[in-house]
Amino acid sequence: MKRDSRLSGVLHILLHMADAGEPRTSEQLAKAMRTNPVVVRRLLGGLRDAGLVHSEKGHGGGWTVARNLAAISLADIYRAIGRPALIAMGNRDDAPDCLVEQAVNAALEASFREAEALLLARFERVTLAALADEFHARLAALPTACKDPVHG
Amino acid sequence: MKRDSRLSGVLHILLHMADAGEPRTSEQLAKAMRTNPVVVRRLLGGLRDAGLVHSEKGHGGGWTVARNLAAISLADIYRAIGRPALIAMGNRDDAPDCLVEQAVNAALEASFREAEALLLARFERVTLAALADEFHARLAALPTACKDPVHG
DNA sequence: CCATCACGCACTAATTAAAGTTACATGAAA
DNA sequence: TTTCATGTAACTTTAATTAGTGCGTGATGG
Repeated sequence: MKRDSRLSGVLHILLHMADAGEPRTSEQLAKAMRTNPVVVRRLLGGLRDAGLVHSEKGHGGGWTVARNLAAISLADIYRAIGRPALIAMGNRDDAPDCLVEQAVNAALEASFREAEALLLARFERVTLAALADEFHARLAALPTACKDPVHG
Repeated sequence: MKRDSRLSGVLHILLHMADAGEPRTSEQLAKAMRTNPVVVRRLLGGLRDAGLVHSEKGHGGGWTVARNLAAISLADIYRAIGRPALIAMGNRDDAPDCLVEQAVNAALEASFREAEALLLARFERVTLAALADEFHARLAALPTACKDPVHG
């Protein structure tokens, strides 16, 4: 099954925005992501509704991060993009009246819910500031000659 | 994204097989699963290669469980069906040369690997025998009047 | 030894989720 | 008032999975 890359994508966008310091347009962000401006708007729309980013129309407009990076956790972002499934497996929903199926599903569900809780707990504790720090550490580790690693 | 139901499905099949005590054909199992015989064969093919089930052609042929139920763990089955992804999220593989993307991916990967390890550890400890017990407990909890809950 | 049964495999069709595209409305700035 | 940028909706394209069909192979039993 295909894995959802929305969380990864939105984090990528957010760090680029934060790094810029001034409003970035959907088009600029799309170029960095090698995707389409409308896709960027769709991704960020949920974050705007959640108050994590701000968008401005017209000349000089674009997207900005609305809070301090340390005040935004991965869990905030996860919720803002609509809490997509974390676990790749689910139950067959055919034959839910079969007791065998019910026993199987109950056993699997318990494990899956536990793993989800673990992930969410970790997401609560990781902030955008921490990700930005990791990025800057990687940048510092680079030879000085080639420090334009941020595309776009 | 769509959730993979192969593990759930194959467990359903295995418990039906175990419950029957004699060889079940793909067609019988498919009827219980409300699916196609070929789907059943595909699901069980990996388990046969792993030695978990046995298949026999011709008259009186069909599928049987090859080991004691207590000697088959969910992890055995998970591996036999090809270790499908447990986590529904992945990395965008565009722009892997971007340090921002790398930092994001590294942070997410760590969490995902931890959740996967948790799930696998649980799968190691759950046997088919345990699932069968849970099924029989559910059966016993039913009013005596309606004890044909196993379809097919 | 031939009819039947059941699995094995390769190929095709159908479904579906995600992404991209286009078009146009809205509002802000120069 | 022209240009720029977001907001949203509708539509198309694309990619991947899954289901299904047909035929080959081997085993059974009359």
